[in-house]
Amino acid sequence: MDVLTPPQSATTSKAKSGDAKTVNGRAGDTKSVDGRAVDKAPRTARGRRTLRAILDAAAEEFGARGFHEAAIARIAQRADVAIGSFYTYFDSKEAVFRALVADMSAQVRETVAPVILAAPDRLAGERAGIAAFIAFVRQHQALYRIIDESAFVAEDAYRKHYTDIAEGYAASLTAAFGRGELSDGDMIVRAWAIMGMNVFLGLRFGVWDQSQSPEAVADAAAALIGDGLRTRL
Amino acid sequence: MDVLTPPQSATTSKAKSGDAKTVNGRAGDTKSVDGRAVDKAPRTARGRRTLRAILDAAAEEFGARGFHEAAIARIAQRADVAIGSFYTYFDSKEAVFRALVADMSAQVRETVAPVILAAPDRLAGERAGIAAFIAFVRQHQALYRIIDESAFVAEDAYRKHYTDIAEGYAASLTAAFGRGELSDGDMIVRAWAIMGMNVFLGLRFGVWDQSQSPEAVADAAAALIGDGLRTRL
DNA sequence: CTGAAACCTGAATCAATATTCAACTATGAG
DNA sequence: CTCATAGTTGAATATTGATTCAGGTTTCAG
Repeated sequence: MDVLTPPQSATTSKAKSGDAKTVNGRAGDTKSVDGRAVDKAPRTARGRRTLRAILDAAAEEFGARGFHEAAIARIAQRADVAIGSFYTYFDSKEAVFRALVADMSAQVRETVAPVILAAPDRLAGERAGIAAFIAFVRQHQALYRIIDESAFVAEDAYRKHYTDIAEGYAASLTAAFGRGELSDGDMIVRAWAIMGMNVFLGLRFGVWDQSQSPEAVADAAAALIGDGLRTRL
Repeated sequence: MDVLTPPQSATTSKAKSGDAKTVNGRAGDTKSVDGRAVDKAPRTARGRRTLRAILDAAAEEFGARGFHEAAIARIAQRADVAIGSFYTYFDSKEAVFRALVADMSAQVRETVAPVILAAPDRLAGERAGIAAFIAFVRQHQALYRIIDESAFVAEDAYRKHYTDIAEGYAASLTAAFGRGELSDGDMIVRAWAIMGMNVFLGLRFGVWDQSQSPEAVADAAAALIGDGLRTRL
């Protein structure tokens, strides 16, 4: 599982002069980026390898047992490192979780967005996007669950995830409207509505039941989005 | 908050003859209905009063802090009873939670379904239903959160909640199709799609931001469901 | 090569809380 | 009234698991 590529990070060691206890020559807590404490970034090849192992292990553990049932000790074990090593890279259990959410969030967008853009028009893109999303969810069951649980563990991260997507979506719809592909209407509401559709179809036909092809589901959904349910004479 | 009216229950005392330890003259664990152990049902007016208090307190506590942060001791405190009394009515923390989920689930359906049915046609019903749902969520923020969290605490209850709704929805759509109101298509996919729309619009415009009127949101959403996004010549 | 910075280790600490239980009080049918 | 049943109480138990820390070991720039 290729999760969260550790950034090479430029040793930004600007510790808070105040009560920041110096540990191991490293400054204590500083700001964090996407849940990972900046000054806990690995500095050597070995460190990057370990961080990666911990991240992958955490994704497995959280995906399989959920945030609260997951145990740091088990994450460390899966990663083949000592518990202490975990805390070399993350300040807390919540911190890894946030890192994972941010990563997943980016992965989803990076997977679906290009598919939509590649289509000849927005409506065709919609169909392709839904199919791609369902396929993605099937491939990342455990990880996708992490985003959902973030609603309870890291609400802000959860909101950001969906708000970011919705904004991109609304912008894209507005552009399509400009090209005359779509009718006029509240693009924000439409964006959230379509996003909700996708999520639930992903849950139902990606996670709970994989018997139908993503394309078949996408066809039905895209037809709904394109033309609605009303009988056309 | 009027949550979960305790059923008068006809003292169904059919304890498992086996290892069932008799506590207080009551049989031990028997089957449970919607998360509440049957033979823990209150038998006197005082008991019913206490159960109600615990249920309301639990709804508050779970709603405010989420399942894992919630503490039985705090629920008991809110309800003004001893911890032991909690266990007189519920077998475990998860049991109350399940009871609450089942109750919420029923409440949502009982609130929205009639609104949809009362409309002159399915599409008008859709609009009214969305507005009703958003209004409901606004009125029951904390409780609605409980259903969402059940995905991680009581998956089966969560699945049942949405599956039940989707089935009713699909049946209703099929009936409308029979009346010539809707075009043909996969009613299951449509049901899940529309349900997802509702949930996300409820989250965005019911929980996160209440600045728009439910009706305005419902209008935009119903238009999408009825006629889609495609430009009509 | 060399030593300071990075990393690694895992037992011990510490806090939180779900659940049990034995003793006690209130209720209400007869 | 009366007493069997229902309901109440909260300290004590037991488990669980996040986080700390005092030393070791490894890496790699110079």
